[in-house]
Amino acid sequence: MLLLMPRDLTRAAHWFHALSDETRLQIIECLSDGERCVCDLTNMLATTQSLLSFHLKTLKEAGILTDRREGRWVYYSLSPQAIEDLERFISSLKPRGRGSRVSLKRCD
Amino acid sequence: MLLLMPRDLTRAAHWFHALSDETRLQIIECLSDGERCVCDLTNMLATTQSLLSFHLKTLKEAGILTDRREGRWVYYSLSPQAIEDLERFISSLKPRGRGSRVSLKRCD
DNA sequence: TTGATAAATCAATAACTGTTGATATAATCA
DNA sequence: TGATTATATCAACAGTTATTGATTTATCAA
Repeated sequence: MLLLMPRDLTRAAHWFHALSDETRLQIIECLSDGERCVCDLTNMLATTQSLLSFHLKTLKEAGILTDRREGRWVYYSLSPQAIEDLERFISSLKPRGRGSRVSLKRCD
Repeated sequence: MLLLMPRDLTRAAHWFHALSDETRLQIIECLSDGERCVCDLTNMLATTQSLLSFHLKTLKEAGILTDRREGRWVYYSLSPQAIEDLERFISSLKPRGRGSRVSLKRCD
């Protein structure tokens, strides 16, 4: 079995929930070009300001985005660390050990 | 910007939704050792049979699991293709192009 | 056939999430 | 100061998802 602690799974579940919305994935696509202020994103994506704010908050709370204020503007950007962690987590899910039906290891 | 079509984002959102539940992540962890029948999973995980069945269906419909019946037992296993697709998608989200604030490319 | 076991489905409900429109906060400028 | 712009928050509602317990289907064995 994996060596992940329960909290890792909890964290991963939060990541995936944050990524489970198409608008939020669009936000991430936009941000993969670099940081953007909210007003740019509002123009780019077909949402209202308050809804965008909600989605940004969801992504930020999952640790996928970071923000910084500069005067009147707030800039959001992707957390490279989060994406790396995600990649690593997904890799860890890959099927391993072809002999599972022989060894019959227990999950718990 | 990425070259993903809207449907790809839709598909990805479905994947992530399927992965956004801790019990389902536990199922996947179990299956990363190889295929398992439902009754094994019922013993391994602290859920009821009907709830497990619901979660398995959710993962299967997202294309993450496949199943096959053998007599009275149904064996579930991870779809290696799905995990690869997921990895590739996550990689595509990585921040690129540091000069974003110079080029100011549009998202849409 | 009957009985037992494995798994899926169904109906009802609880819990959660996304969406909307209105309001609040924060920074800037005249 | 007051007006303006950018963003966040709030309350309410709609739609979706998770959970439970009961029922059903499928397979096998006696």
